[in-house]
Amino acid sequence: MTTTLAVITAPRPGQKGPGIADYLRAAIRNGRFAPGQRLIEADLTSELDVSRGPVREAFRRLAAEGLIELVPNRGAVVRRLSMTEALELFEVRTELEALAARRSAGNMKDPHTRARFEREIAQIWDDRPRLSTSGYIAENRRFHSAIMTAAGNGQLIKIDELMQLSLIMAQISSSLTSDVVAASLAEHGTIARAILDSDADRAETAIRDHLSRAADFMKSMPENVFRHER
Amino acid sequence: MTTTLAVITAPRPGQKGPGIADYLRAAIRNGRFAPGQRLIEADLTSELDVSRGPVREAFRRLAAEGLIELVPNRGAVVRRLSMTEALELFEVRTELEALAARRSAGNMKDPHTRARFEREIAQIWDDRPRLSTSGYIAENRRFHSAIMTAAGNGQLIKIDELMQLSLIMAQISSSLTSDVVAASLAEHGTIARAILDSDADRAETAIRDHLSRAADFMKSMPENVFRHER
DNA sequence: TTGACAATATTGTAGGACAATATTTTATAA
DNA sequence: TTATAAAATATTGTCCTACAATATTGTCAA
Repeated sequence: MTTTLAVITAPRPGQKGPGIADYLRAAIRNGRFAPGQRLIEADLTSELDVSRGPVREAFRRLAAEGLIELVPNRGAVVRRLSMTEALELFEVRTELEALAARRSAGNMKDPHTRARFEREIAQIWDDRPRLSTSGYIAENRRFHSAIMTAAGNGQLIKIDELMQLSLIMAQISSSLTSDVVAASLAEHGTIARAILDSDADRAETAIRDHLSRAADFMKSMPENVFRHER
Repeated sequence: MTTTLAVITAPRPGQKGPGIADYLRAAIRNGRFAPGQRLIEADLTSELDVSRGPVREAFRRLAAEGLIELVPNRGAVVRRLSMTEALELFEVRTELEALAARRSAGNMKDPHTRARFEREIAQIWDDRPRLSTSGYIAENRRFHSAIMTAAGNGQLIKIDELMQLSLIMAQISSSLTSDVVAASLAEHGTIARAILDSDADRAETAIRDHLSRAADFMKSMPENVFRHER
């Protein structure tokens, strides 16, 4: 299980900040840096062999994305969502995804958009149970982002990336059971079929149901998964 | 008309980045830095009497907010939206504002929320014509942000701040006519009344109409207001 | 005027330094 | 022993200088 993550090794001149941000993003996503963990500048400068400047820049970037928090004189901490925050994000995300589903369904008459969408979601038709939780998480992200892309609204894509789906998934991943995953995958199928049928109303309803069920699941989770409400 | 903006003068120890970011934000909003203008690190270090570090940090912050763009080896440029980008942002914003209007209407039964909302929008009941375009822009921002606040979803507020309403307004401000402003203010009244009546459906319809009209107005504007589509 | 080249300007990064603040450890008193 | 206070240490926020990489501007010849 040698996760070849340390391969940043592409120090093309100029612009190390984004590379470091990518590295940290991936590390947070795959759990190497857990929610709540503190990120020490000095450790990262030696680990990545860069100076403090680029590291701090990467911090700013990730903080703006909401992936980490910057506490004055305490530096960067991997963000940990409270239940309230997670539910609020879900509420907002529901509207954005509903919009995306509607628009995607409307765009399925364009052959290019349709072909790309079909290609990007192809794997959801695989009926076999998923091997790992992380595999499902990655597939889930790809599915939702395929809908965003098919919607054809560039700003929507950018804003959706700020919705911290990755953080939520990282926090709840340990509680995912195979039946929950299976149910979610089935719902993906329903959504995809509605979009491919160019049925905007059905697509919107399906994705709202999907997110509503996901929110219910989250509410049922043990409290210690989330940050304590202040 | 001495806009006393250069008053940053609160160099409390630690955390200059935010202060500089605030300064630049305000300067962009009020037009001192125009869309497309380049921001030179050296100029700002001498103007604000700080070193390059904090200035660069402020740049990262604003870039993440979408207010400026960072071009490798060319630094920071005040972002200029294309018509497509502006319309896409409007489409997304419409969904977020619709959600906010619904939730706000539902929250009007809570006396505290209601009182605060009434206080924050009080000035829209003033029937006299507005003195200046910038006054209307500020009032418009306050109105929309009051709805966001009353919705009671913290994440929604944060995401709405990334919607670049300020950039759009800065770009179209020169084309605003007094009748357009008057019409917009009348629509604000309709929205506010629906919310205060706790009528979620009416509030949502009213705000969708409002934004739809604003989008139409934008489409009718001269092309040179926007960045050329790539 | 145009193109190639040199000069200049600007950014990206490194590394050292130091004050301000947080955190941890140690010493002291109850 | 436990709790509190003080000292020691760690970490961040900022400044400074320096230099390479890249971009922009200016100059000169064809």
